[in-house]
Amino acid sequence: MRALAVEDDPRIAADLRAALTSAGFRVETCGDGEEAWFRGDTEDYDLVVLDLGLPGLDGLAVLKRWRAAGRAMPVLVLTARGTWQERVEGIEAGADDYLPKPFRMEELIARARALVRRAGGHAAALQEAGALALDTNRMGVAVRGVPVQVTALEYRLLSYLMLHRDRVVPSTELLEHLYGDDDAREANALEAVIARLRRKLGPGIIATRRGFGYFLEPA
Amino acid sequence: MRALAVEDDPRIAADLRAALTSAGFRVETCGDGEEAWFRGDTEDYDLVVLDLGLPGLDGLAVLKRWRAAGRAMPVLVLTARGTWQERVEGIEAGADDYLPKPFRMEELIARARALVRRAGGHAAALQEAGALALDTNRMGVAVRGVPVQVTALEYRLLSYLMLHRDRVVPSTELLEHLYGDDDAREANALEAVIARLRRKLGPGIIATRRGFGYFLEPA
DNA sequence: CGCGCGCTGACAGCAAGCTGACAGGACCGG
DNA sequence: CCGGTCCTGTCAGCTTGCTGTCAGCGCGCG
Repeated sequence: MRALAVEDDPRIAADLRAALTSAGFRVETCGDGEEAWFRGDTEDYDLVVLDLGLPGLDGLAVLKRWRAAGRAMPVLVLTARGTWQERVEGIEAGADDYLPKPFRMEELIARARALVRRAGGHAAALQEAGALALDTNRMGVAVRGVPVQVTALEYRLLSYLMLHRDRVVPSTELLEHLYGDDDAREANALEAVIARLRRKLGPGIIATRRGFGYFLEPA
Repeated sequence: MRALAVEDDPRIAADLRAALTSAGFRVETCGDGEEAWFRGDTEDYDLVVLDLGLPGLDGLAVLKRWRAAGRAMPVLVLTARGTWQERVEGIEAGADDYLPKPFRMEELIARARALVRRAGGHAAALQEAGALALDTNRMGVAVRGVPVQVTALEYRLLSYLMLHRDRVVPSTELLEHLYGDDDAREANALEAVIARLRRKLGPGIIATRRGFGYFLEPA
């Protein structure tokens, strides 16, 4: 599964890359309209995530050119503010789905999967690390095959740790991801969530590196 | 697999061609009612996608003439603003399925596939998930074999959940599908529909995942 | 040993979702 | 036209259970 993420904001681009990668895609990113058009026209992707606000060539123009040239890969369009006109424009230009910012990565992944499935492919829905497994379609969690019920916040935390399972995630980064820096919470809120999760999941899943942060116990 | 797309708006026609092509159809397009009638009557198609707003002969008239002449290929009807009345007219004229504009290509493809499969006799017109069954021919609903009467809106909701029965569908996505964001509704409207449906269907059919969305209870 | 970071259980506030009531509007039959 | 019926969005109140805060404790580390 090959995906192209077209997004000029480097932070969002990094998030897209990470999320799509964890969903099983081989991801390429690009921040410029001209380059996006060229690559979409010359390469075969199973999915394109396309931001409309682009330097160089506008996203809609890129999409129209692809469709005019007969390129039919599934395209998921992102746009800053989901006005009605933009949406209609997007659909008429040939978008297969459409997501207004700001959005949750979980929703983007869900829709991306649906698109790819419709197009005929099958992407693995399970992400695993050690004894833990996340089902990104059902937003479900299982430990050693046994399903565990977790809340939305808990799921987002696990999903972020899963995304970065190869490193220790600093607590500040987790706080920022869960709440955003505008909405400041006490550091203890995070610890409370971790504690509740550990009680549900049992030992040997979430590990602490004192003074740094948390990570998922590898196999 | 041969498909005929009857659509006078050249942009949408191009999109239809692209989407259907990518779904594996050999596509022919035509933008005029008279010509559509002639081709549908003299050629053999596995699928026809028919827009109702046409120059020349009206789409509904074309469909009626085909059926009167005994042509039985699957026909998927598109129409600009999906009032319930139009839908009934379309079905009485012999349409096999019906899609209001604007729509997602993803959904059109899914429905087109379902139609073709059905015509081939391989898949039943019945879609099932757990105790729930949808009869896509009669727009009927049954729980554990017992028929239940639902309204048009309720049926669309169920049918969308059925289409995506393998994942949790975010509330935002459901709202979009039911209303489109040109016509903004309170989030509570969705909850009201869900509540009414649950009362009709009984427990154990529609499940909530708090903070994410809804899904059909699997078997 | 003492400090400080992290953990935990209790608890209260609050937000998401549910429900019943109501009203506007579409449709239908007279 | 007019009255009845059905559909459906809105509103208000309610329930549920999620989640941030707090206080106190354990434990590793210096």
